[in-house]
Amino acid sequence: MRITKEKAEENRLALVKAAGKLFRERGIDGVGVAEISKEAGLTHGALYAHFPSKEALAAEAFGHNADRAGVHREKVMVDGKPDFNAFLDFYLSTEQRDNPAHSCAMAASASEIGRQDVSISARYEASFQRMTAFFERHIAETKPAAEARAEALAISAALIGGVSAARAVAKSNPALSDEILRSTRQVIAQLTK
Amino acid sequence: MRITKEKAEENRLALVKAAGKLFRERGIDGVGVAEISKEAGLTHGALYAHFPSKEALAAEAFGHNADRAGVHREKVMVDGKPDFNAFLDFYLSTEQRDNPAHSCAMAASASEIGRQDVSISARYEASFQRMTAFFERHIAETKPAAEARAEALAISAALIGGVSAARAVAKSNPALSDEILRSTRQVIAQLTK
DNA sequence: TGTACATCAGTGAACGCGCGTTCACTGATGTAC
DNA sequence: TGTACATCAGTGAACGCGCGTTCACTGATGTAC
Repeated sequence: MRITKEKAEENRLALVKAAGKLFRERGIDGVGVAEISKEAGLTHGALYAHFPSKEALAAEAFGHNADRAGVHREKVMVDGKPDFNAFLDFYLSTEQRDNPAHSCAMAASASEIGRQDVSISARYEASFQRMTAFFERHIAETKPAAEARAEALAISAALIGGVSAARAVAKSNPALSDEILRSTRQVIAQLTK
Repeated sequence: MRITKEKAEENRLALVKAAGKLFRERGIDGVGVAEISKEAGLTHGALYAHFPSKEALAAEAFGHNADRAGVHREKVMVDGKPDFNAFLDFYLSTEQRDNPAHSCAMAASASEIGRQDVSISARYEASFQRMTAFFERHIAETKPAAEARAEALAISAALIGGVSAARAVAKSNPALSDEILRSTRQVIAQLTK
């Protein structure tokens, strides 16, 4: 039952999106190709018509994340441009912490990427570079370039660590989890003021 | 072939250590009970004489990490007491980044813990609290308590994020990976000076 | 201290299960005439 | 535009494999007398 090229392309995108969502939610090792295909409304056989392996799909999924990395920043635009402080508030919010499926892939998969193939590492890096560049541009408005660069990198790492740590302790100590988000936000504000 | 109580206790500890090492290296989902048992010099059947499940062993392994969390800080003692700056240098070193098996479990497993049972979350929290308390004591020597607390929490999160992010991009961009470690270290120094 | 036996840490085969991947097949689409 | 056929996205059964867990069994240890 062959289908139109357009529909096939839609299905391919559905697989990439389903993979991204499920990987963020439960990790790359935590989700099987059967479930990804089902989430995309297909069977697992169809997945192999589009991708040679689960790993190739994972690379594509993280690439898709990188491409739409700006989405989060655009969600919090002020006066028609992405706002630095509003973005930090959003990134370190309890909403983002509690919704891994719809959150930033860099925080959701932080500790797993280092064990994956370089093709996945490269997609992660692209996301990271993009977020860091956004911070760097903002900070460079008021500080020397070298300092802006270092702070931007440290803030990117701090956001990833803040969300990861807040999630890690959320089940056993919700108050501490909230405190981690708040303190990280506060210290970044202090640093960049 | 029953063995002495002492030997059985040794074997139990060997299982906990092997599990901790392999989990840090490849993630909880990435290692099987057969390999953990083999690393401990036993068969998988023996594992179930000591633990009811892989999950229970994982909780014990993270608890063991929490118990010896001070080890890293004691490695870098100055004048008979753990040194704040030397510890930061060590934590954000390329050596720690490149040796997950012997590194801090909080960084190695950051993004996976949120998906695990509360029993594992609780052990992670214990490690986190201990590290944060160490920072808090140091900072409280020169700053108000509330500020010391917030900075200590943010630094803990920043270290976890710094190491995780540095590992994530290490394969595709080693120079960026080094820069993340250096910038994180530098910004923390600036913050606490 | 010596003997008889219960205990139980450890072994290794076996369990059902879900994994990633392959493949023969289907049938509407896309194309050549 | 209409017909004939090749293409190929998608289906679903089947593959070997490794997973976590169970269990009958072993035999030296630990204990009761």
